[in-house]
Amino acid sequence: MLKIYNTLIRDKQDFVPLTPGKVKIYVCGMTVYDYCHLGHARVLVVFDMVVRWLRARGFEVIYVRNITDIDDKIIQRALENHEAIESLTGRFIQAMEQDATALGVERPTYEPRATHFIENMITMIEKLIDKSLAYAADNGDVYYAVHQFPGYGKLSGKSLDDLRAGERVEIDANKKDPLDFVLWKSAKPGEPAWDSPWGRGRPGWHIECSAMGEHFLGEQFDIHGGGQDLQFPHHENEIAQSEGAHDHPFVNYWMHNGFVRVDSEKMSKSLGNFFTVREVLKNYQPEVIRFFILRAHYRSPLNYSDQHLRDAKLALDRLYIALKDFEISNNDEIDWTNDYAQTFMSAMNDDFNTPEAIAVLFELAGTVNKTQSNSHAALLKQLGGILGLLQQTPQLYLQHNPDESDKESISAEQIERMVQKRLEARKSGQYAEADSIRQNLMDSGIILEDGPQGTTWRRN
RNA sequence: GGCGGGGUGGCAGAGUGGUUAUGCAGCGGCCUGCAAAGCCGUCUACGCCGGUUCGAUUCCGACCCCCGCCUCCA
Repeated sequence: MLKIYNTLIRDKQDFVPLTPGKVKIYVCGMTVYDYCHLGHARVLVVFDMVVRWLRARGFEVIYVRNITDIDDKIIQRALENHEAIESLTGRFIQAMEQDATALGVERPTYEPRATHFIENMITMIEKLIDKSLAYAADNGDVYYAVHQFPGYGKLSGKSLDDLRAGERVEIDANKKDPLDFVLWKSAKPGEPAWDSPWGRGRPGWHIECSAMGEHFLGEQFDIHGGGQDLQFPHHENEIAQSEGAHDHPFVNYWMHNGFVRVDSEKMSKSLGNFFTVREVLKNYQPEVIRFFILRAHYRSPLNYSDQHLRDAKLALDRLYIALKDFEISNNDEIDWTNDYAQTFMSAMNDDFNTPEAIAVLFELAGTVNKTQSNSHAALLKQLGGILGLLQQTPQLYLQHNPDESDKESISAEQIERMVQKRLEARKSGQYAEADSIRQNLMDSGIILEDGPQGTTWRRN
């Protein structure tokens, strides 16, 4: 039985879908005005893993991950760049797709863009106004009247009183209550705008997820995910909007992944301590990043440093080295009665405990190294595949050069030549010469291994 | 200030009321021309103080420290 930690009740719960055999899941995606950093990568990879596991368990999954392509930051960035908004968002949507693909993230079933669902949002806002849960202010903004919704704060564990006691609530003369949040923003001259019953304007951030979630998954669905920082106010506000509009529960299981940290601080745009995916990809291949992310539990903080990534790389090397000498066909079914497979499954069923699942992979690798058993090697690759790992040809992985453009790096052809040269030296017993060649290669980050089948090499 | 999550061996990172997590790094050995990889063996743990218990890293309480949300943020 799959158990999921539900933020709503702050505990693990048996997962029971609304419709047997089917899962509807919505995840808050990116706001596209800049490149994805490792924090974004974590959301992409974590929920890709979740969906892969649900499918491996036999569920038919509909996975929606939205794209926020209109908001204040986008408008501002476009202005700074002297670039049209569509051009800016188009560029970064493409960049995001590239990063996601590199990280082995499968395409969601739907990837709706906010600007394509303005009508749905307007309809929903009208409904909220009809029900007195929202009101239009004199300036053309529409606000959600937070005190009209009894459950407000249930996801984040906050009460309206607590929130009011906080010192950082903005004061806005147009709001009846400082905690009311905007559903529709009137446009200033020059800003992108759509027609609405309240004049030209654009949607507030939160309404897009309520509207698009309903459009693709219905008024109620199984799982809603996102980064921990979205718990409040974003997801709290989604609940207020959707449950306010529909008068019944919105989402059954709320999942939030932990932050990526740098020096014990949250990696974020505002702190400026972020590393973009493409930046890190210059030094490590994408699977290393994916492995690094999955090696920690999704709810735990994940500390980023070059050393940690290096550590992850060496660990992943071990798995690929175990698979190196095997020909494995991809089409066999996993034998779930196998002890390793069973342990792997219980780990994954326990709120997606990937660190424990990965530990099983290492135990399997040990067995493969000891026994040279083809069936264990195949199982290792299959179980790795469920996590989106170990699907490359071992040799390609081990010899892969992350940054081809780096002039310092040595090409495969050059390496092969050196290996041949060393082989001849060894044949004639010139070990000092052979060792010197090997040392030179080592200095270029190439490790040589003499085996019964000849000499192989890999990148350190 | 309010609410919430944590403190595990050199590092990363799971987990458990009593039995090896796992990986990297270290040390000894086997293998190797020498290495590398692999294999065998091995050393560093559960923030602090009390309590419950036959027994606690694991449960309870206090304390110290870290982090997050309360404003845009994955």
